[in-house]
Amino acid sequence: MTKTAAAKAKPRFARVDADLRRQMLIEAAIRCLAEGGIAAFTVDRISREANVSRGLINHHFDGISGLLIEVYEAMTQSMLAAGRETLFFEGGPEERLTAVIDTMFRAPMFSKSSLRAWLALWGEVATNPRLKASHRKSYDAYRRAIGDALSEIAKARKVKLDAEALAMTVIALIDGLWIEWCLDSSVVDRDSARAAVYAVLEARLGPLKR
Amino acid sequence: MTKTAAAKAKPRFARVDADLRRQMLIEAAIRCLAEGGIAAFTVDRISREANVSRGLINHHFDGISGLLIEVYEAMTQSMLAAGRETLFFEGGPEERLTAVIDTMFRAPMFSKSSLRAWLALWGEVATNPRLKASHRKSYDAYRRAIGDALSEIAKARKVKLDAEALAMTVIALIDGLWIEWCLDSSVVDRDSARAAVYAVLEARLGPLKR
DNA sequence: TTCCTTGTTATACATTCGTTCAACAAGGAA
DNA sequence: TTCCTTGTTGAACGAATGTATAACAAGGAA
Repeated sequence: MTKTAAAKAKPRFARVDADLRRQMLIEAAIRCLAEGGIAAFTVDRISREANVSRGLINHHFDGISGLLIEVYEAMTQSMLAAGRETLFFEGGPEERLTAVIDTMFRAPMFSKSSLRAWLALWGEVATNPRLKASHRKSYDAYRRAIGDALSEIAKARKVKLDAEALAMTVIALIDGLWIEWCLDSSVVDRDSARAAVYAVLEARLGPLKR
Repeated sequence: MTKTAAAKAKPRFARVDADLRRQMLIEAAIRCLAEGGIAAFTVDRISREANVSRGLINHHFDGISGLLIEVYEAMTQSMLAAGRETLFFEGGPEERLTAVIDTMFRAPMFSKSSLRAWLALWGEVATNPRLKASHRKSYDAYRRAIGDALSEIAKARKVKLDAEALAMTVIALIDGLWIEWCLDSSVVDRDSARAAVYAVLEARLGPLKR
């Protein structure tokens, strides 16, 4: 088997549609983020993780910082998408609310790799204005979805309630429980975290179907 | 004025006691963390921030990663110290509980710079085993302080309560509110965040002195 | 087959990173 | 004053960073 024969038999690389390749690179970047935090978000590691050459990142993205933006937007998209099937769920506000909450305590959201990646990104959001803008927009949608459901439930049950404030509380609680579990799994697990959220809600709204 | 005369008049640097210098470097590192996240945690930036030469960090610490450890421990120490005067506060469990909570919504804890630094560190805790161990220890103390107070209050009021679970909830909620405020101050402020914590507690325990 | 578009590689480059180390000098001790 | 300890500097080093660019080649179009 000569060198040229081998070269003919097996192409040195496979061409991939640009959009697909971008997606592959974004996914590889998220894996790096989950494994090594923001320190692992480098051209070398990401391109190696994606099994492509270093140069390809700059071909498909606006540099490494451009990739970071797109990674953040991809993650918020997939979070909202995970909730979307539940956000526009057929059924009353109670079903919608519990569906959204349960989504946050189930894979793919509730997983070490995903939450580690989020944790790494939050540290950058505080500093990076573009990430901050993206964060604000997606959290508004998130907060509104929960707030609307809470508002409807409270109205139906004739409970006086600041739905926006409680939505903020629920989201903060979920984020905080994610962190506790991510940094020290010995003090929380999936079920107790989920139960904590429902305990807070039921203390205000009364029993919820779940 | 000759060169030597000037040199005699103004020493090129001032010698500082080792412990004090270490503290100065740690504080400079925290300032960098708050300004630029973990990406700004470099020898160059920190030594410039502290107005010393690059070499000094390796003289006083076990490399840049050693400094990171000590920065984390210094921050947890100062958090616990901020609460300590309230942790061993004279008075009943109710006063102790409200004192600890209020500490978390008052400077120096509740400030953009402090919380940005925490956010940057959390992203590293998930990856770094030594940071993780340090985190676990300090949060145990934190959780126990709140849990004990909650337990005493519940007992006095004859309220059935899982104090440990509620302590976890309170801490997660505080962390989550910190994040929301840090990443988007338009949706929360100090007072509404603090109010959210008390609302959760009072829904279980009844009215609290505050 | 012969093109030609464009996804892909590989190298080179200037910076910046963390660490090491010899030399320096501040400031107290004698 | 004269030591001497040790906090401090500054340069040097290799490794790693992100970017730019020329050469390559895969795979469809003609």
